[in-house]
Amino acid sequence: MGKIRETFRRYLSDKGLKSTQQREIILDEFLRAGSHLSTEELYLRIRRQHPNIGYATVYRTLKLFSECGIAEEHNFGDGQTRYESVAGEEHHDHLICTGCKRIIEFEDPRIESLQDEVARLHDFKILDHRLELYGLCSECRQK
Amino acid sequence: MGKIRETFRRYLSDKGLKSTQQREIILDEFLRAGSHLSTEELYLRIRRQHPNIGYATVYRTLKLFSECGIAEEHNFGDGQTRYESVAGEEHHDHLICTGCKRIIEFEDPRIESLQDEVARLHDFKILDHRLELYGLCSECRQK
DNA sequence: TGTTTCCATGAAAATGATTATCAATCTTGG
DNA sequence: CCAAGATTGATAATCATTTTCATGGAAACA
Repeated sequence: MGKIRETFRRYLSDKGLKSTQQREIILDEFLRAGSHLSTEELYLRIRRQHPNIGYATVYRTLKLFSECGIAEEHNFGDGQTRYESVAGEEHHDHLICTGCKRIIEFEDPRIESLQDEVARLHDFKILDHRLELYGLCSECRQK
Repeated sequence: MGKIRETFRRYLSDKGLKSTQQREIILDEFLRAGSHLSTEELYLRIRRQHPNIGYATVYRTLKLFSECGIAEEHNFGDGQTRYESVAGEEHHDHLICTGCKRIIEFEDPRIESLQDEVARLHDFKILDHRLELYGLCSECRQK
């Protein structure tokens, strides 16, 4: 956790960017809030205790987290960008229930290495990937 | 190809929707135009010969193709929805070059079945999935 | 063929997510 | 402490998408 803050601070410093109170507050809340958070959700949480922090600032700061590599952006088709922290986690993929919108994370090294193989076959160097499985969880299937 | 048109016609009829000239024209151009086409790209193509067809109509009709199952929607992160026809093709996945924006299609049954296994493990029934590998093609890597 | 119903159209307006603008503030380095 | 310039917050602008609405037209029926 401290490592994330340190990474962010170093990124700012290296890029000649500033470490502001607002950025610290947004990072704190982002790390506390859990995964797959939309910009608006985070903004609403922050506003409770820090009504002076503006929506645009939250927006910009989340994008900065993403550029810095401490967060990943996801678009699961609902028109909202969601962010999650990379804290303590390896890359993972997502199962999304189209019924209840629940998001389940998974990882399968076998899939990862097959992806690498596909890329090699096409002489591609992979920088990023997304694997999202959309379907119905057991509960939604019973309804 | 004629199967696609028939599928679309039957869908319209089953749903009590109308088969209009505009829809036929849009379908023709869509099928002719090739893959991974954005709404605007298709609209510009259609406008050349049919300047009376409006942008909103192209929009709506592409969405209708997607609902009907004769086209698939993709979002590769550039803010534009792209459509491709399902004509004659099995489901496939995408390699996207972040340099030149080239899109390469691939399919790997081994990955598909690992996905099924992951879903089963979480008691999910998959309805749809997306696998997108982002990276650099050999040409962009030389620049 | 004519009539009726109601879906679809086209253009423009509206919507919502995202980005840009700008005066004021603040952080950081010297 | 001061200067430089990044950042802020509120608002305006932008963009993809959707909605609105008067009019047109497809399809079903007689």
